[in-house]
Amino acid sequence: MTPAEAIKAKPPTPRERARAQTIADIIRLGREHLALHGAAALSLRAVARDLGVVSSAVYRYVENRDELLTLLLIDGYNELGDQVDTAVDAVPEDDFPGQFKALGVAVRAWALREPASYSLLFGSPVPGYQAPGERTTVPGTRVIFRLVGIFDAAYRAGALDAHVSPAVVIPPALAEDLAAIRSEMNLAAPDASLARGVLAWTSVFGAVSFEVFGQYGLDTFKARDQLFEHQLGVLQGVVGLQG
Amino acid sequence: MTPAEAIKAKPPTPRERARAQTIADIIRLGREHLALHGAAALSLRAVARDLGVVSSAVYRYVENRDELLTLLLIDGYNELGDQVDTAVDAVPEDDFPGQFKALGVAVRAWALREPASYSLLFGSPVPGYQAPGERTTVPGTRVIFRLVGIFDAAYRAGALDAHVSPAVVIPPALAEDLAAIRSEMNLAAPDASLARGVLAWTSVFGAVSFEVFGQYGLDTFKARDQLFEHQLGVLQGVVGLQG
DNA sequence: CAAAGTCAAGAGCAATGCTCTCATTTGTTG
DNA sequence: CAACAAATGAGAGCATTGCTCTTGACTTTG
Repeated sequence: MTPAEAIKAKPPTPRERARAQTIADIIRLGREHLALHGAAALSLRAVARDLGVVSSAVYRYVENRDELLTLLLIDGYNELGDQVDTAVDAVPEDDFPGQFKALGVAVRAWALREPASYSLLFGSPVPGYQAPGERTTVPGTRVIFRLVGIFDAAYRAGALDAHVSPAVVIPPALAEDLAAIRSEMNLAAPDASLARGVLAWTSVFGAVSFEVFGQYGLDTFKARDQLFEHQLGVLQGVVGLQG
Repeated sequence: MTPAEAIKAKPPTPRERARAQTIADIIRLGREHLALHGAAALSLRAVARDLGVVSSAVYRYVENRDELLTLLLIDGYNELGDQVDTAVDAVPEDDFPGQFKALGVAVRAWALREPASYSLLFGSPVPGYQAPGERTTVPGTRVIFRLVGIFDAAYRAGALDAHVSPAVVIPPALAEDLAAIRSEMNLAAPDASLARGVLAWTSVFGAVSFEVFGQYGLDTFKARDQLFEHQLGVLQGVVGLQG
């Protein structure tokens, strides 16, 4: 089937158009169910009902439940990636601290707007489901690529405080991992900066996850916007941006 | 029923003992299933099978699936709390940085040993399940209570660097939240320290979650122990312990 | 126009959570 | 010690899920 599509000429037949539209509808309905009832409660039968079709019919378009999960996963990664990209692009090219903050704020805003999708992407793995790396790796790494892009651009522009305050030593094994990352991603920043970039990455998502997953009590923090912005501010200092 | 138990004298009748034993067995089997198949796949029927009993029989002991989830939740919180307590208690009373590091290492070690339980406690909420706050709040706050305990003890002992490096301002609304926490938990540390304590808290769990939930690629980081210890070291500096 | 390809419907299987009824076991009490 | 009541387990049953298979109809294409 897939080779047939590849061979076929560019103009999509009406049938192909209809098929693509149906799949898009399934994804849309899947997202609604995801938002309403959560990832593990996502039911192909319910989607079929909403689509006005009998359950077995959706199997013509989606191989099984895991396939739908994968589609939603990719959809979510790309939506988050788009949000982050536009937010960061709106900041002046040389304002690296601003870009960092914009990235963090964008991640949090999207997560709070789409908690179920965020849970699917960054929460506990859905039992019995293993994401197919060959399809999810690229969209799944957009945010971290963008983040290290900001760091590295700042470093190359001399805007990154490379010798960070308490000089914590980096053991050789960790340095090896960092070196591999540096060469694979074509980076210039030194080990200490890279390591702190990783910390910023995990910390941002840790803070967002706490909020989305309800780890803060119900009313321990009322000023959550300010709390998060404050945390971003501290992380800026940790990472060497605007120290 | 419950009032009858309350009236009853202290010595538990053999029936009560048997009942307690059966519930303990159910929790044990539930944990096994949790570890093997994940939270959302936890099935009362499967537990019943393993217990050698028909499915409806377990409803005599556990009200429903959510109740079992609650029991496992409390069980997990307490096990994690115990691990953290013993790890921190093993450090000299005046070695606050050591206590902080011991807490972080204990959390991570338990999470990696019991990934399914960790997911249940700190991952995406199970769809349709709402933890009953009146039963889970106390065990669920043991770690954070211990963490702020370390901070505050360090502060009172003069071992906490209170004027942290980049003086990020704390907006009034956030200061209000922090003041409420300070009075509720009987703390002495100033706003900046408390806020950084919160950051350390979320960052530690963010780092652990990334590892447990497989957000790092499969082989991006081989030296994960060193990475985590390094992150703890940086966080020590951020928080004002051994800066 | 007819063949080939595509699609929806429906039945059906193995699970699940949960409820109900009924019989049996168990502990207490007259 | 016997009778009674409470606790327990078994089994049937209902609605739900994911998924497969067959059948009939429809659309596109040669």
